[in-house]
Amino acid sequence: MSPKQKQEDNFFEQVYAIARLIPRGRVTSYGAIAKALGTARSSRMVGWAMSSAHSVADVPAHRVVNRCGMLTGKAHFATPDLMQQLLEAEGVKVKKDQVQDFEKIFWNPMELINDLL
DNA sequence: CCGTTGACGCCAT
DNA sequence: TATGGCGCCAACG
Repeated sequence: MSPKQKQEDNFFEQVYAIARLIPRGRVTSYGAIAKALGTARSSRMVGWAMSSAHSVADVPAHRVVNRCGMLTGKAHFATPDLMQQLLEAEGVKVKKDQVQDFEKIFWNPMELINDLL
């Protein structure tokens, strides 16, 4: 990999890396990822980066929701119901675009960072 | 080059 | 307690 190119895509790589680490049947929030990246206030950037994740099949964007546990980005999927379908397929109960037991299945990326530290 | 937008989140009223 | 507005950072037109 070219070092120069790597730096350019570093931000995306960071977001993708964490997204790919989300365990199956678990979900996380944009803010949590942003915080894990050190850009806690740039939660929007995470969401924006995720929009680009469409090109990357390895990035389970459906496991990323806002801090309320709502499927805010469902509209950006191939079909509005796809995100919910994927989540339910993994055992995540979704009601009205809202993840049930969000806090229970919530996966905190900070935990990973803490482990690395 | 400048202005607008965006899958969010927190603070102020 | 609920609603609205502002901030952050980067890409796109």
